[in-house]
Amino acid sequence: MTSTMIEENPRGRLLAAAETRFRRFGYKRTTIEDIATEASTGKGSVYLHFESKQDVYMAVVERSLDRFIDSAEQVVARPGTAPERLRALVELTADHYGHDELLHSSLFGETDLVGGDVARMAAERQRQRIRAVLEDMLTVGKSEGSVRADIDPAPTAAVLFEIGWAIVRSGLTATDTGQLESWLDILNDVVGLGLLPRA
Amino acid sequence: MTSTMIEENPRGRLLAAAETRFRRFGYKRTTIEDIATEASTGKGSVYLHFESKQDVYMAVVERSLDRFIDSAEQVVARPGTAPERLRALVELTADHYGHDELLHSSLFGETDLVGGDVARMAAERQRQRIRAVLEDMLTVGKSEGSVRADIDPAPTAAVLFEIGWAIVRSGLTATDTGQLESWLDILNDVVGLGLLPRA
DNA sequence: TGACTGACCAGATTACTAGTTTGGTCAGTT
DNA sequence: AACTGACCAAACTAGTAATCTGGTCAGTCA
Repeated sequence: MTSTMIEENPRGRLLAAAETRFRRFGYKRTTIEDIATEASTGKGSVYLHFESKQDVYMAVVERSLDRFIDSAEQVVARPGTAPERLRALVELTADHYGHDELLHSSLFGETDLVGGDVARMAAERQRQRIRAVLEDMLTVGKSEGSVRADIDPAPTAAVLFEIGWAIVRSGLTATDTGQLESWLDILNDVVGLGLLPRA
Repeated sequence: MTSTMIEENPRGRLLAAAETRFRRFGYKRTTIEDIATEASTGKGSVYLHFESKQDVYMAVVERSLDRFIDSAEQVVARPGTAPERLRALVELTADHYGHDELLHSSLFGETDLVGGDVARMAAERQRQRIRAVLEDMLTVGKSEGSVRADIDPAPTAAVLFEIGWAIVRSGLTATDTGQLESWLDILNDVVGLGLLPRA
């Protein structure tokens, strides 16, 4: 785990400290002094490495996101058709966001933990990076022949992101535990094969 | 327009009055006394026809929703394939919600205008009814042969609702005016034909 | 008699204020 | 030169007094 790994460079120490505080108390209830203390340093030193509190937060999110995108890329690189990969990606996303309160709360905009503006910025960043993974997936799929040649990767990735995100959100908020799985089946089916009967 | 039509029965008068106030000032800033005054009646009379303020609001939403569902059903009844109908429905929804602040704000949960609980209830109702239209569309499509026979209408309608709603939301919040149209093209294409190349 | 009303009330909301906290700076220390 | 923590204005919080409002109901009309 990153939090237990001893960070040598000051910036890394601060980031780790910030991450544990943000995770425990959220953005609003964590002060710069908290972070400094957690990192066993002085408050002013934080500003040697970061512009502002927002900047610290965004850096923490980025790091968390890096880890997620890593696993996402691995999942997407596994063999299978594009819909299967999409499904795996959505599943991973749901799992990850279900467990990672930091990403989750900024993406859901829980204003209690994260202020509106900061949450929006963080969410936008996440959106960008996940979209990039999707676009890559479509491009690779086309070259492999598992995605229709006339699909335009960039905008289709945007649409797939919104679709996938809607499913994740429903899955995470639903009381019914099995919903996510069955909806993923349907998503897989509909997005994979379409609604129309095969000619 | 309904608001200018002279309502004869007291309940109708109250509903019309409530609607104009809710539209102008939102749920929170409209008082029962406002509504009574607007309907040229006494405050207590409101409670002869409605249980509570929430009840009034839900009735207004229901009426507004009735009008929307009417046009939705017409749109869906027009000739075309299931994806085309889905597209038309999503387009209609975006248009309607773009113009109807009442439905819009409760579905978007703008806590400034509508309290959290009430908005959630109203949103749930809307979800139910739109889902019913979608389910019907799929069932009809199956019997017509324009939808794959192995599609299960109920859960598929649920998923399509989430998907469509995600696209509407993006379309309504996006700064780019043309986005909705191009995304609908993609939705039409992907949901209609699927991502996989035809065998 | 029964449809209707508005004075009334408890609980919620607001407006205001005084006191506290906190992001960010910078003169001074190590 | 790297670092620190006292310091400050601006933002936030807690407390409270005053106001408002959903809902009731005893009484008034028609």
